[in-house]
Amino acid sequence: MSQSYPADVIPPVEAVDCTCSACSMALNCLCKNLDTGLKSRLENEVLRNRVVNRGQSLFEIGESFQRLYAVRSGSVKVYSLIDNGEEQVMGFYLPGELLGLEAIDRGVHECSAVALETSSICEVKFKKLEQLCVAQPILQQRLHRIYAREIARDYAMLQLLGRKSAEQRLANFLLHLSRRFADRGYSAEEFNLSMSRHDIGNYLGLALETVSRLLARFQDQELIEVKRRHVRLLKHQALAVLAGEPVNPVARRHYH
Amino acid sequence: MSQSYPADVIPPVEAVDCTCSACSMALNCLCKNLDTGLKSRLENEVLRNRVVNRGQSLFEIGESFQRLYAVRSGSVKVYSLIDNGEEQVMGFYLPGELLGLEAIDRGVHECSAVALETSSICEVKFKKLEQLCVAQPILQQRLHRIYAREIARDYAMLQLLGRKSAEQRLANFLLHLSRRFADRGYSAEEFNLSMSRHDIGNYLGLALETVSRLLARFQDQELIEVKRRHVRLLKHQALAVLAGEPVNPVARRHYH
DNA sequence: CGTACTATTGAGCGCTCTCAAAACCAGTGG
DNA sequence: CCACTGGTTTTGAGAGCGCTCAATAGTACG
Repeated sequence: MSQSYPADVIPPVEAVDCTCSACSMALNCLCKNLDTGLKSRLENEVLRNRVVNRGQSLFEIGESFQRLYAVRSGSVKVYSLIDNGEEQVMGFYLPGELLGLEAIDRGVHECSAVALETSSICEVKFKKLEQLCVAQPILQQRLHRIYAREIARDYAMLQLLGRKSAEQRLANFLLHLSRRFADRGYSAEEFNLSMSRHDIGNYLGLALETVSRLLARFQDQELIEVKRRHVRLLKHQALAVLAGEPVNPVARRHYH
Repeated sequence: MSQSYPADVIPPVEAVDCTCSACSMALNCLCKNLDTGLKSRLENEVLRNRVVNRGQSLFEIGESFQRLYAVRSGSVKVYSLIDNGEEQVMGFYLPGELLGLEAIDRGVHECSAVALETSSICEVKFKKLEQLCVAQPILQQRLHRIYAREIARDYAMLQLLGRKSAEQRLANFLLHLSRRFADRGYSAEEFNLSMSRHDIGNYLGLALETVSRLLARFQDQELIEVKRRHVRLLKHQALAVLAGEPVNPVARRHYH
């Protein structure tokens, strides 16, 4: 599984300093820039580290909600089961992203989460985190921000599923992945998909064959190069056009 | 606009006591069961009441984020603009529901909100609410719950758009509306749609003609009666089957 | 080299969209 | 009272996107 593809060049998880001080995952990292007292309380009482292999689950549907999970390396698939029993992929999570929020409302996980590759996961005890938040406005603000981001993410996804064609969805998916990799210091042009065509299709509301065909078409149009799970984006702009995004980097929609 | 249809039998807004103490909208109401000191601070410093007419907006895309909005009576449509400039309906809000959460992440409204009929709205100053939360764990918990509900709502919607047929979507929509009306003390069988076919279609990712055709089909099948905006649900169970919900009220999926 | 899994490619069909016209409804003004 | 207008909804016809079914190909692994 671990070939020497670009996005895979991460230090082996055993070698990583697992305290939060060493966590570089910017915005989502709760501990960043906290005073040392608070930081060490967080690290000791709230956080815990864990390595999971491909296919192992972090939590399962129906499990009682205890923790949130932050991906430190690797990637995770979150899915729910719909009425007839089949999977519905709700999202893929990359390093620095937080999952498990869906369980807060009812106190029970509505989704399952499995590692798509060997991954390092930071677990956050939610109850304790909430307790700490009471006395720590800064922490509380960060938690708010995490909620808010998740809501914003969901809104974007609703637009995608509600109104866009298969082509737009896939172009969007690739660009979004690319940006997330770039934000994390990986290449924005070249990366590996840790998820199958089936998972991608499921996530985007498409048949896996449609995903495969569209990737082939994008390649014919010389927008990307794709071989199995390895992808290289050749023309971001053109993809953005396909995705239905505003392209002109100057005339971006401006709020206030 | 204000005909004497079942769901319209609400007291005229002027007559309503506008303090939060009088707000009966259960879960979402931040003030419920607070000690009187805190309650009056909330009511005086944080909350404000307002009546809007059909077509008036509560906030617009690009406006800086100051407040959350709770519907007290009437209904509100929330929509964003997609790249080409057309509307994308993100949701319809009934009494007791809270909107504006989408703006928290960036501090700017990503959506616009307009009243679908004359409505009474409770405005919540977000900054002040956050400040009060710092000292008030109970308030903070409620705010968390509000976030969590929104996320859960979005997840359900993602499933709907990603995986379900037009028929399933519309059946789901009707049942969901019905349940929300019922929760608010209105009839679960008979109600008025305050939104157009166009809005419904937009919201569900369908063409307005498809919505119209399906409503006609449901009526042919004697599942509902529909005349313009007035709807009566005749067979909840059968609709639930169409919606793809687990039907057997005993064998409901059980978590823990 | 065989097995299992994943991905590609092809053919045909059906759901839902688009385009178009007609019907319906509420409001306005003669 | 009726005609006119603008908006919404219904209904019809046809086309196309994306699905399903099915066969083939590629890859990993024992």
